[in-house]
This record gives sequence, C-alpha cells and structure tokens, in this order.
Amino acid sequence: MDASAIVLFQADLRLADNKALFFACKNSAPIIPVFIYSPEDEGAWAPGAASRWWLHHSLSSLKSSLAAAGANLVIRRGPFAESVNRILAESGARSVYCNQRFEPAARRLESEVEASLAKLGVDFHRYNSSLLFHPELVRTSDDQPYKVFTPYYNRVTRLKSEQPLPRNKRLNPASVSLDSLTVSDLDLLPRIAWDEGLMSVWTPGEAGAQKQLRKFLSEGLALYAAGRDRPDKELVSRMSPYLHFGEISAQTIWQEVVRISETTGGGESGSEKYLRELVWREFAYHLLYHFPDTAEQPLRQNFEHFPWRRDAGGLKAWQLGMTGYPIVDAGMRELWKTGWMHNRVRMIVASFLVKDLLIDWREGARWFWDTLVDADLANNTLGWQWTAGCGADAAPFFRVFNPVLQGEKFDPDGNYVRKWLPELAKLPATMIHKPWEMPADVLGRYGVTLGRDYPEPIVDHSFARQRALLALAEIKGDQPGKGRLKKV
DNA sequence: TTCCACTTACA
DNA sequence: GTAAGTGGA
Repeated sequence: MDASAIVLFQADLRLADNKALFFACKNSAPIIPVFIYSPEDEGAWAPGAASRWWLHHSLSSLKSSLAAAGANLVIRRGPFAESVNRILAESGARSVYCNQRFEPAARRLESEVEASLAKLGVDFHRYNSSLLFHPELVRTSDDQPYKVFTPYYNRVTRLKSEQPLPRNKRLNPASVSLDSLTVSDLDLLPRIAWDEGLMSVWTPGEAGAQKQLRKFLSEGLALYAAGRDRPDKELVSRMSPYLHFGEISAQTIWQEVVRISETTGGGESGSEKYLRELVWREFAYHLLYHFPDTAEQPLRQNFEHFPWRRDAGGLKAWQLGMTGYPIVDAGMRELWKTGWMHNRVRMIVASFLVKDLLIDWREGARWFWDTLVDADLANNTLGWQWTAGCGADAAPFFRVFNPVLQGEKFDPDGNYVRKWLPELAKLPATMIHKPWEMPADVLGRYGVTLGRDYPEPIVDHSFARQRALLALAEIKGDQPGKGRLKKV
C-alpha cells in the first residue's frame, strides 16, 4: 500500500478545482486533509475579527464536505511548521500537497516548510490554484514588474487562462486516525455576539460561493458595466470573501463569465467589466509579490515623509460612521454591520480618511483588516495605496473625491444612505447627501437636528481639499522612489 | 523621444 | 477644457 499524503488546506477551503487535492488524489495515495490555524505565523497580519468569524463557518463547511466525500479534516493549532512535522511523524505520510499563498509572511513560512521537508526526505508538491496569472510570469518588456494597471491588464488579457479541474466525488482517506481539534476549539467566534448582521447576509463555504455566483451571473452581470457603481442596487458579485478564503477559484469564475459572454454575446460589456475586476485582484497580488513591504510602506518613497495628521477623534468618527457626510457614514455603518462595503463606497470612505482628514492610509487599512470579511492583504494594500496616491498608478492629483458629488452620482435617490442611516431616511433625495445645506427649521420638519440626530460635517470638504493638495505639494520635490523597483 | 492612458474634480 | 505626474510601449 502507498504511504499516505497530507493535503494542507490554507486559503483554498474548497473541493472543486483544488490542484493540491486533485493531484494528491490522482497520485492515488490515501490522503490526510489538514488545516492548521496559526495566526502567529502571519506576523502583523493575523486574521481580524470578521475574518475569524468567516473562517469558523468556512471550516465547518469544509469539514462537512470532506466528511461527505469520506474523509476527516484534521484541525490543529500552529506553529505551522512544527504542526506539519508532528503530523508527518504521527501518520508516517511521505508527501505533502498544498496550494501556494502569495503574501510575504506565507511565502517565508512556505520556504521554511520546504526546507524542513527536504531534510526529512518528504516530497513537497506546491501549486498555484488561486491566481490566474502567477506574479513571476507577468513582466514588462524591460523584464520588470508592472506598476500601472492598464498596461498590466493589456498584457495579461493576451495570456491564456487555465481550465478548472473537475471535483473528486469520492476521496481515498488514509486509515490512520489522528487527533483533531474541533472547529470551535479554535475560538474564532466573537465573545460578545456582534455577528448577527454578518449571519443574516452571508453564507460562508463552498456551497454559499456557488450559490452567490449563480445569483450574480443571472441577476447582476448583464447590468454590471454601470450597475457596479451603484451601492443602492444589488448588482455586484459579492464574491470577495469567497475568493479570499478560496471557497471558489478565480479560474472557475473566469471560465463561467467567459462562457456566458460567448453564448449571449449581448451582455458583453458587463462580462468584460467584471473580468477586469478579477484582473485588479491579480494586479494586487502582482504588486504585493514583487514589492512585499508595501503592506507597511508606501510604494513611492516620497510618501514616507508625508505630513499625515494625528487625529484620534477624526479616526473614531470615521470608524463609527459619524463624519457628517452621509455617503461616508452609510458605508462605514454597512461595514460595521455586515463585514462588507460596496467597492464604490470603499473608494469614497478611503478618500475621505486620507484626503479630507489627512489620516495615514495605514490606519484605514488596519480598520478594514479587522472589520471586513473579505480582508485580503493584497487587495487591501492596493486599494489604500491607490487612494492615498502613494502606490501603483500615478495621478494622485485626480483623486480627491467629493463626498457630496459622489453620493449624488452613485446613490441618486439616496436609498443607500436611507438604508444605513435611518436618522436621515425622511430627507428628500435632493438634500440627503448634504443635510447641512438645509435651513435648520426645514431640516427640523424632517425630524433632524444636526448635532443631535446626526453630526455636523467634521471638516469642510473644500477646505480639506486645499489642505490635501498643499500637503501633496510639500512632498512633490522628493524622489518618487525608484529604490523599490529592486525585486526582493 | 513621443505619445497615450489614467475607477476624477472643478471651472 | 484644464488641472498635471508618471509608467509603459
């Protein structure tokens, strides 16, 4: 009988189109599916509270799917490398299969495991089962990594993407019985029950991912080109947490969307726009892979001396959705209640924190990291650096969003604001994005007194815009940062 | 070198 | 229209 193979589940909590699982089975060794929870190995970026909530439910789902296919998921606590070695010793397994992760801490960890397995003479099989395009394979004509989205997009869309693998219906589990923690032992759920809102909108797990994809493909995709910018509608995919935890693969989504655009022909612009968003995710990983310190440091070095303001009160108001700008506050409250925020609104609230309050983008990244169910180091880093103007894509000058105009443009009826700010629900659409412009007595007739029911704006936008442009001018003469071009 | 592109704001 | 910087072919 063949020695068994350990399949390490990490950010690939699925059975379908999972290369590590597929090839472990194909090589016909009995398998031992393992998940090791090891936040200490993630350094500064251990999963936040919302991610831990998601992980709890996702692991429960994975465990049941594996059980239904005949295999037990072995759950352990880290440290990661030590746990792998222990399971090898306990099981006598002769090979380890896993899908690569691309975050800096995960890459270091993987090298460590690779070295220790080599010493033991255990085969280590690694696959990219999460990105459409491996970051190493996409280069400019100068053999450099890309730093601007559009040329990156033009490059990768000429590459061929892989076909997803079929799912193994039955697994061949190893007969050894290993100790395992339960999912609850990992203590991932919040102590105080703040997770009701998350519970009511999300179904973590592979089945939930498939269901959400079906819904998006039938209801959102055709209207996606314009609909993606409308937080008041339900037209975006909401696939981000499923992608982050690998409950569905990007290849699967890509192929489904391409298939639809080929058969329908008509709804094509929606498909194209959505595939473009998937490429943004690829680009985020491309950047984090080639510039691994960008989660902590601006890609452009001249931003290292940017005059950020320390403003604990402003930060708190932003976090709680109490800035006095309705579109910003609605977004921050959606985030707090549901662990997610519409992408258009993410850009607006991020611009507000960074440009209007002049608060360091890393404060925003931290808050998002703790509160988003889709918190993803690559996407989060790209998003915040893009907004701050210190990352990929030039033109920081263009990026001071006007929260009133953004609200009026993308939430024209005010329904998104009404949903998350019930205190403003009665205001007419014409004023709901700028209640301070109404005379106090008129506002009072709608039951709103500013400063009592809803805050006055904590900063005047046109003043803040000027202040941000001055701050940007201060660092303009500095070196933009060729230093980071070197590959690490 | 030259030219294009850029999830935009304000006049 | 103009503000206006930078990467990429």
